[in-house]
Amino acid sequence: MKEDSKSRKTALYDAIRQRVLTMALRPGSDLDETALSDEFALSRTPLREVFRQLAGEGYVDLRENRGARVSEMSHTSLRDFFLTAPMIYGAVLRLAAKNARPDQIVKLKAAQEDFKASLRSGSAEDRALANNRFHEVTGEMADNVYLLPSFQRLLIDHARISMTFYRPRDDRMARNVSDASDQHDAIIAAIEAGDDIAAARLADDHWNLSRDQIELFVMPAGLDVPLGTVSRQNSA
Amino acid sequence: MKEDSKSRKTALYDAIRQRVLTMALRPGSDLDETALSDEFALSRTPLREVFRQLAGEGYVDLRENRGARVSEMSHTSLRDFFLTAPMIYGAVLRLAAKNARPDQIVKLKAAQEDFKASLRSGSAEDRALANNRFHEVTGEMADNVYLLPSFQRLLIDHARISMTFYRPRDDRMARNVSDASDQHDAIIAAIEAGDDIAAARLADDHWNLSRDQIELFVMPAGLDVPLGTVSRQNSA
DNA sequence: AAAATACATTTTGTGTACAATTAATATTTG
DNA sequence: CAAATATTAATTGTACACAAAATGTATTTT
Repeated sequence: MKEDSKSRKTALYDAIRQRVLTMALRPGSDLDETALSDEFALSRTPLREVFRQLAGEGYVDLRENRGARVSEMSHTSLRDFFLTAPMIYGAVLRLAAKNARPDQIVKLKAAQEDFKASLRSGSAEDRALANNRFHEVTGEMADNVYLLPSFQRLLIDHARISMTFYRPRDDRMARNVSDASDQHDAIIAAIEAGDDIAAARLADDHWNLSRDQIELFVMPAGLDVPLGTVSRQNSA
Repeated sequence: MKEDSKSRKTALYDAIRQRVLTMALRPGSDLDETALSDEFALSRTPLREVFRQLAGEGYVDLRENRGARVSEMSHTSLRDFFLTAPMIYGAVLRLAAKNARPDQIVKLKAAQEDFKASLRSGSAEDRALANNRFHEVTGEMADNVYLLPSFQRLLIDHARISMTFYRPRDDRMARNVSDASDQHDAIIAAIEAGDDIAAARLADDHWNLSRDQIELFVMPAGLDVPLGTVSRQNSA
């Protein structure tokens, strides 16, 4: 029953990945080699290999002689995010609609069921991870080696952004979240129908929702605004 | 004067990178850990870390218990390439035109001078590397963390594709190559003028040239066709 | 007491030994 | 002789020990 080193290594990889996505590890925080090698019963050699891989995939940053930290989310990259995401995700869904195999559609539906379950009972963390998984499957469907690297980097910050701007007992968020679920359903339908035009349009919708959702918090306007900070109204 | 391990490590990284780009290391070929650790006077520990990083960046593929090989260039990925490249590169040049700093423009011009020099006297390898460098600088200018991962993966195969389809004593290629140089000049001008529309259009032109150039060899029609393989003519 | 220096501690990087896995070769068996 | 199995060699993965570098603390100096 004792786990072999291979599974401990993938466990480490998955754990760091999850912790970054859910912000359990905050952007910019240090990764302690000795602490992690204790936790996962691995020596530092395989541990550091995993660090390098995670660095290549954009989860962490490696600094010469100064260890690894969780990759930053600067303010400029939030702008870049909403500039880049619609383009990449549009291309991904277009290709997904064209290329999706039946077994992948099954997988996507399963991911969506998990997402719905996380909406009902799960934590914000579960929801972010389930949503991440859903999009990841669409990436697999697109099956384009040149598109996926950027797409996966986008998904990292998508998860972290939604964790950042999520506030549990907020009605607006609850509505947005169920909208997202509806959009997932629509995406599945478009992919299943092979309708790449519709899929591309849904990608745009999905990011518009995401952006609006965040703008509600970045520039709040309404009853729960702290004081006289009624700077900007949501245009339209 | 003896090199420290840090520089040997970056030397290893640069060398593998170059060899992959120039096809000195063919796609699919194995990387011998012991041979490379001899060549660069590094133990296998830092060597394998470099492998992981290169894997994350798309230069090599890592297989469990079966070492590293140079990443493949399948036939389907050639299709994917010409599907994805115009979109990504268009976005990159658009952003580059908007964001380029003066010092970066100096760098880009220097890269272009190197490219021209490689056209006159250099080998196909030098030309591919110089061209790669030129585009890499445009990527730096774009300065978008979400776009660059895909862009850099495209550049890898761009270099390898041009190495694949280059034939030294071929007039058509010579013409295309000087066209490419002219396009570089036009790209520099557009970026310097901050003209993002023009830059985006030039990106399209650049890939169209690239595609045409390759189609000449993939579906050749003319005197140097081996035998009765006159399958498809270049449709205008 | 502040700045500068020296020292100790912690953290990061590399080399080497050994374990585990895979590939290659020889041997057996039908 | 071909297929299957056993044996050997080569390669890959991990652990540990030590070297190098960075960080933190104490000491000296002014």
